[in-house]
Amino acid sequence: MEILRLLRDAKQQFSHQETADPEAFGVCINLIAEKLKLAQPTVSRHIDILKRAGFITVQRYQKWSYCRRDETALSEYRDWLSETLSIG
Amino acid sequence: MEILRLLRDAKQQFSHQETADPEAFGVCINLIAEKLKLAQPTVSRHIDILKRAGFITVQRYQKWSYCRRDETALSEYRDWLSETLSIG
DNA sequence: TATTCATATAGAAGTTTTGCTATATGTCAA
DNA sequence: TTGACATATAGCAAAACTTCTATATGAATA
Repeated sequence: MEILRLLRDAKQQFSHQETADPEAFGVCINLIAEKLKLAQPTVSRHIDILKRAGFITVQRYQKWSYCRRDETALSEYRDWLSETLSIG
Repeated sequence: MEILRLLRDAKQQFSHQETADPEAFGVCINLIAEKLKLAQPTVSRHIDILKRAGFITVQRYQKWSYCRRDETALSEYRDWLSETLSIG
């Protein structure tokens, strides 16, 4: 949840990322770990879970792994949840 | 999730409840436990969690505790989730 | 009032989750 | 090709979750 929230405001939350535009390319795992004050391997695992769930895409470029939300997948999940619980 | 799904179709899932209309009054914990094939105390705890979360209301009448979804709360949760994650 | 039935609470066991440290792998630059 | 940096994997410990059995409480009836 917190990672998805951070990535929502990537532009403002990670304005100090210099290697690539945080919004267009994504945010690298290091910076996310820093922001969350969690160890890098911990975040690496969470990222992997989010990736396997389809909620983010991870694009490796050079030595960085850029993470970006998959807005379509998130929207579809929201709809699935609504449907499954029949929320009006 | 499964309890909320069961209560969604209370009328059809618990048509054999004779003490009260499952849709209008709610479904008693016993029948939910039976349906889920879980022990009564297990379901009792889940019900308590759902109640504290505000997703269901539990109305005690005589010796039964009738559980009903709170559609407004569920809808609000869906919206909160959408908002929090900024899902378009 | 004693019994029966529905539910709640207590306590314990097994599993899953979440975090860490240590270390391996991948990638680039000197 | 070696060193430095980003990420991944392995292994472990603590905490949380999920379920159970045993038992207590609440409510109605014989």
